[in-house]
Amino acid sequence: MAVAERDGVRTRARILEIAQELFAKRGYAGTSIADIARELGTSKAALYYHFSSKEQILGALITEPLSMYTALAERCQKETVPPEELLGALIDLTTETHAVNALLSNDPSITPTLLGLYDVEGNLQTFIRSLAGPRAGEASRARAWAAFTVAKQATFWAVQAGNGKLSPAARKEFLAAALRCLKP
Amino acid sequence: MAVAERDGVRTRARILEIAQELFAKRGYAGTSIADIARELGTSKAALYYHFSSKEQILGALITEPLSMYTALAERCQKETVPPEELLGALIDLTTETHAVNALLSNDPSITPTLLGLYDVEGNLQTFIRSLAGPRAGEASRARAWAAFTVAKQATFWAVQAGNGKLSPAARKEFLAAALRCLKP
DNA sequence: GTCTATATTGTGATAGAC
DNA sequence: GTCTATCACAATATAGAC
Repeated sequence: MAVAERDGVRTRARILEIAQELFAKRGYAGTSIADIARELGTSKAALYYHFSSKEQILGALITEPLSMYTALAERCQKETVPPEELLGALIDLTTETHAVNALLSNDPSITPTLLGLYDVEGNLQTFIRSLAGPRAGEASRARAWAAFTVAKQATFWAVQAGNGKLSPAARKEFLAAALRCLKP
Repeated sequence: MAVAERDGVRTRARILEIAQELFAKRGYAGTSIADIARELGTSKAALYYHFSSKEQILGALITEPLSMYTALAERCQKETVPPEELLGALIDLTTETHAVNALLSNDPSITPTLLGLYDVEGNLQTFIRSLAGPRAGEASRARAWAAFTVAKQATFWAVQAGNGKLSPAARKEFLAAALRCLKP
């Protein structure tokens, strides 16, 4: 591999790092190409050599994490996943994908077009259905929501507070709390 | 009250309505003054007669809801609020302030300057401390996080799905689930 | 209170030299 | 791979007429 090519790969990776950080801090619409270039220490034009648009940078960031959620949802549709296993998997996925969740979660300026590709809403419904059962009533669905929320949002906040890490003790408490949510 | 003045008040209120909706849908940075003016059916300049900046519109929207959270946090600092009451109050506050929460919650493009005025982070810590007790260990704090998350985020999503309303049945389930989160 | 017109700055993106 | 220079346009905000 030529030196130039290797440097190109490294630059591309740095751009993604910087974009991740800035999108999370100031939002997608709130971050400009100029901001990223400044942090990178190059010109805007240099950036466009590596990515052909701002949206493509975002796309490269979210593809893998969102696919992981989709894979889990597909498993839930094929087979019955025990709640403890599903909630544990959600906690771990949230921990692993935390950096991208931080820029994704609820940033309304992120184009629905991009998010639509991954059917985030559909996956969510699949998880709720799997936790509550297919013919669940309102109360049972509410409990499933509560459990899902603990696995997803409590974990997210804890990882945020813990500089990207979730302590085993906290993981255990969250899983137990989420399971208690499910019980009538 | 003169007709013009009354109309002015109504126009101001309409601007706030429209801004709330658009900020929630596309984000603060993702919504332009032109977008709001178009929806309002007037020019951009007319809008600037009622508000002197875009940030002032946002400020007018969030002042009251955020002050309500601060008031609750202050009560928690002055006296011991039983968990059931605090969690119930958080569920109700989340329901009441849902419209503003929808545009606020996690939109990173909203200036930290504005949010800093209300010490959102400090209030959050106060709620956790009140739920977990002042000298709580890590496990106990994790359970408090879980309970808070159910009261706040599960309620938020449910209200979102229920077109702005939270059914009494769901409220009961969320409160019970949040309380179960707290128990070791 | 609302308008048209405009100043000014910022934005995503491209051209072409090196 | 990176640069300078530039385009076309959208943004916030203002001036001044009606």
